[in-house]
Amino acid sequence: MSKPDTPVTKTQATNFIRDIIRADVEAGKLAAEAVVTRFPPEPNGYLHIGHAKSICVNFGLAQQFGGQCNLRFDDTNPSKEEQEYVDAIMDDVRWLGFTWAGEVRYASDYFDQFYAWAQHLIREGRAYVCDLSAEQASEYRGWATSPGKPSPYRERSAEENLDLLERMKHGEFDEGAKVLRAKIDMASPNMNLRDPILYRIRKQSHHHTGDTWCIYPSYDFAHGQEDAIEGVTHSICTLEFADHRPLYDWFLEQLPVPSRPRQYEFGRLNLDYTVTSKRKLKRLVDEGHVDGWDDPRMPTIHGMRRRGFTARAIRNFCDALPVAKSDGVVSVAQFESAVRDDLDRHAPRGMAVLNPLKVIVENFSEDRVESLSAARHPKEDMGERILPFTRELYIDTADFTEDTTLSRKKFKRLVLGDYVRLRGAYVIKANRVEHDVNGSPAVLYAELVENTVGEDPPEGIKPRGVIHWVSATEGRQATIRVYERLFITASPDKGEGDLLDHINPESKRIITNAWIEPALAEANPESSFQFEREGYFVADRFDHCAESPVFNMTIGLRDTFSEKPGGQ
RNA sequence: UGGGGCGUCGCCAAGCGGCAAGGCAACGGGUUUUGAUCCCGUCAUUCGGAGGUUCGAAUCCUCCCGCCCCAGCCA
Repeated sequence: MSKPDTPVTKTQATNFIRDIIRADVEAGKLAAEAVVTRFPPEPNGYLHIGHAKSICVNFGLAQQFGGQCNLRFDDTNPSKEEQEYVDAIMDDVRWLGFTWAGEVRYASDYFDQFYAWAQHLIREGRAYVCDLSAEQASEYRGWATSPGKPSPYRERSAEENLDLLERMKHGEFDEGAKVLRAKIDMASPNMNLRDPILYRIRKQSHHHTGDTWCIYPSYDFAHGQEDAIEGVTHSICTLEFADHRPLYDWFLEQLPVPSRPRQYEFGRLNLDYTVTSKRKLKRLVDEGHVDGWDDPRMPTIHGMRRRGFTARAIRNFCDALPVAKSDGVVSVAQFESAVRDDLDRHAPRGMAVLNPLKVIVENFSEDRVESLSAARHPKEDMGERILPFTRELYIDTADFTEDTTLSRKKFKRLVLGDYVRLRGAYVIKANRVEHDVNGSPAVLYAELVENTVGEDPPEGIKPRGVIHWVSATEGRQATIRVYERLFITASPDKGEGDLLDHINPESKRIITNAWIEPALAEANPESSFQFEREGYFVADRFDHCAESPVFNMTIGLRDTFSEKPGGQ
């Protein structure tokens, strides 16, 4: 994997966790190389942009201190988890450019240890098997403002508890019939401490352990211990787990764990116009509102990849965001800015005509093909590509108008009787236009000005502007998928009404009669280009091939013109 | 009306008692064979509110207001 470029941030984003680790190192609590973090996804869906931030924080911190970061699947709930997600998540982390320490870990690899620790708690009088139903337990738990009351099973003997737990493990009881709970404090103002559940019965096959278990540990009874087993020093999670920290610490204090990790919470990343909830994303997929988890409109890492958002752009974006304790909503414009910034520098240029209008250059002979050469990038040294120029060309319909009243400043494109430069080629003049049955321009007849390739036109000829073009005979027809934001509302999650009410009905448009210059057809799948004057596009990683080119629009060029009054 | 977290420019945010960084967006202007990029400039007399301490407060104290999270045998 190539080394990530240095972030573009001028000042390093603040990160209070980094400061804490640095202080720990300086205080001699641990060596910098001993810093261990982990990224602990539950394999119950595909990773999204919010996870990307967490990945960058965890792997980034480990990198900065020369420590290590583990990838660990928090697979404690077989009813929601699948191997498909495990595979996709590993793929995503690798694609983002990170390498986890050693083998992939699974919480389920530690199930034997967790079971032994549960027995330990029972022996210490710190846990008991409870027969209350879920509804009853909820009642007993009390309300936020009123204390709960003890379960009638709270004082069972250690022997009985041990026996019951063993029988739960052997599948003697139905799902929901019994749970193992910690004996903490039913009056705690922190609901998480009102005798939380340690084990519940789930007679389901697990993607990693098969049918070995029919009881599964809860998140709370697993997470801190997983960290301790792996020697994680700084366990970083999102804000909603702050209330769980006392419980996290409680288990680590009660159990003979091999190390003492500390939990720190930061605000998760939210983007406007974007939904980041596995449940909602899954719904979009399951109900067919998008074409799968890797639909380019999805904020999943798989989707962003297919869209052409580069791993480097995603990393730069995440690294530029502060790690703080507030959870705000970042504007997608900021993300898009990071994408354009990266693609502008790294994407070779090419020309593609999305809405073709035929142009016949009357003073260029029919059978002639002039091989022009054009730089692949205006600033970076990426070499040149061959650009064939012929008598018949395509330009974009938007680059020609029959309205002759527009000033040169307002319309820097082609107008009858005036000149325009064809990018990387000649200056041409439009002479006349033929219309189709609807009265729309069908064919434009033009003439080129000799000796204007790489040269200024003679005195007196002032092109209105520069437009892009493709040879009609040497160019290739291509399919281009144009995407816009999936949601029209800034906060589609929020407020009343259904998520679907906020879907943009025009978020996907497929253009099948686009024309691209020949060099673009040869693009490798998943390579990005700037189609000049249009935007950034990526050759689809699955559907593109030289014989049948398919590009996905990543994002348009920044446009400071068309939105303005008087613009078009 | 319990507990936890947070409130500084439209958005994300620095700041930790000495007189409001930066990024995104926006708006002017310059360069340009991409109306892109790049470059230059403008953009909070004010820090949720009200009191108080101090020569001096966004930073300390008090009270108030607002937003988010917690009552899954989800993570």
